[in-house]
Amino acid sequence: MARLAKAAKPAAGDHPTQHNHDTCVETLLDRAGIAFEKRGMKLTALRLRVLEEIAASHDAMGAYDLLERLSRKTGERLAPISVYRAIDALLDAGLVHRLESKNAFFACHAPHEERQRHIALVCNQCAKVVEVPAASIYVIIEEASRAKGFELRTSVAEGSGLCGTCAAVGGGAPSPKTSAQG
Amino acid sequence: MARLAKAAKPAAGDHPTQHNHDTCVETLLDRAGIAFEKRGMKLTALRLRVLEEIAASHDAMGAYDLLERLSRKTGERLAPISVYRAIDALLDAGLVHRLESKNAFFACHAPHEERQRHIALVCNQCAKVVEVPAASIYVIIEEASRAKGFELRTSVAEGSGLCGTCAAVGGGAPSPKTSAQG
DNA sequence: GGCACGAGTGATATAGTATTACATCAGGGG
DNA sequence: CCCCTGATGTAATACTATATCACTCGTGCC
Repeated sequence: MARLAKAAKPAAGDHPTQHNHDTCVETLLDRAGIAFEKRGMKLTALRLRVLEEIAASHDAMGAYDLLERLSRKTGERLAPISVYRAIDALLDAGLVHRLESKNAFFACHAPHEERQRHIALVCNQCAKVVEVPAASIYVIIEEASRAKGFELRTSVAEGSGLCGTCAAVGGGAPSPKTSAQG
Repeated sequence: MARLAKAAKPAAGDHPTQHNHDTCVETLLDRAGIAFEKRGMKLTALRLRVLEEIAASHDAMGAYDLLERLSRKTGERLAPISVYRAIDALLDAGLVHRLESKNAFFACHAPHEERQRHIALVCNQCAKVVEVPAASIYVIIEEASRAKGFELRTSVAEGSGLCGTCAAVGGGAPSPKTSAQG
């Protein structure tokens, strides 16, 4: 299985494209309040903690990595199930997404309308994720499903490789294979 | 995480669309010989066993499920790592694919040219997979990557839901959520 | 207030997926 | 024959995810 690179750095505000990450976080937290309320769910302390940790970067991270970061912060030890439950709530609320190809999670910093679907591009080196609008991909999947009499419930579209920054440095996996689905 | 349904039936020749599955298997085994040779790899006994087991159906199956099936056949107990190694070789050779959204594997019964890329549609109920040509999806992902200065290595496009047969029977997950990425 | 109810959380255990590390074996080329 | 390489065996472990049951806390109702 493809393995997720653990970010070596402190993981905050170090996204390749220059930006003030505080703004991303603020925006996301604002969205969080609204999203939870709209669904009749509560943005509890635990969920907020987990969201803040994921939102602290643009990195995808595994649930246990997340768990460790949270634990390190407060000293107390959270159970995996607690983290997973919080993540589930955040997924439901559309605040974080799951990266299927890495079994990892990342904050959705690019709020999109209900109909506007994105693909995720994840860097194998630094684990950063960028989302790119690509509604047409989902339309194609839907059409393919219809053509096959398949009742579609969920779709996934992801790419992995090297982000511009990491590619420039020259890192990355040695073998230039070209497809996972081919 | 989405869980893979285990096929309840004997798992051979029971694909919804009527067909003689023996033909699928033969074709795939033929391809296997060629593919391995072309890569200077060997289609060893173990790899063949694993391929045959996966090829026996159109179902996606987990590595441990596969392991169990193989073990049941011969009584001997294979180690997980052995199965994973065989799977890796088969993935390299393009004879099986990995279903990222389920951590499962399925035989590629629809041989496609190098440039012809597919999406996988998997049934949550019976685990059957159909592959549908959808090169345009990969083009879109490639373009998105280029636009972001991202050096793409692998792409994934998958859908899950209910195949025609299972949908007709009325099974399936209760909640009609619509996207994993959006 | 006292009570029932449900959402959320804690604690414990366990299931399911994948890899590391090292030993061994088989075949080909020198 | 010997060595090298690729494949496999063996054992241990890491990583990912869920099942269960108990408990708390807020809410609505009497």
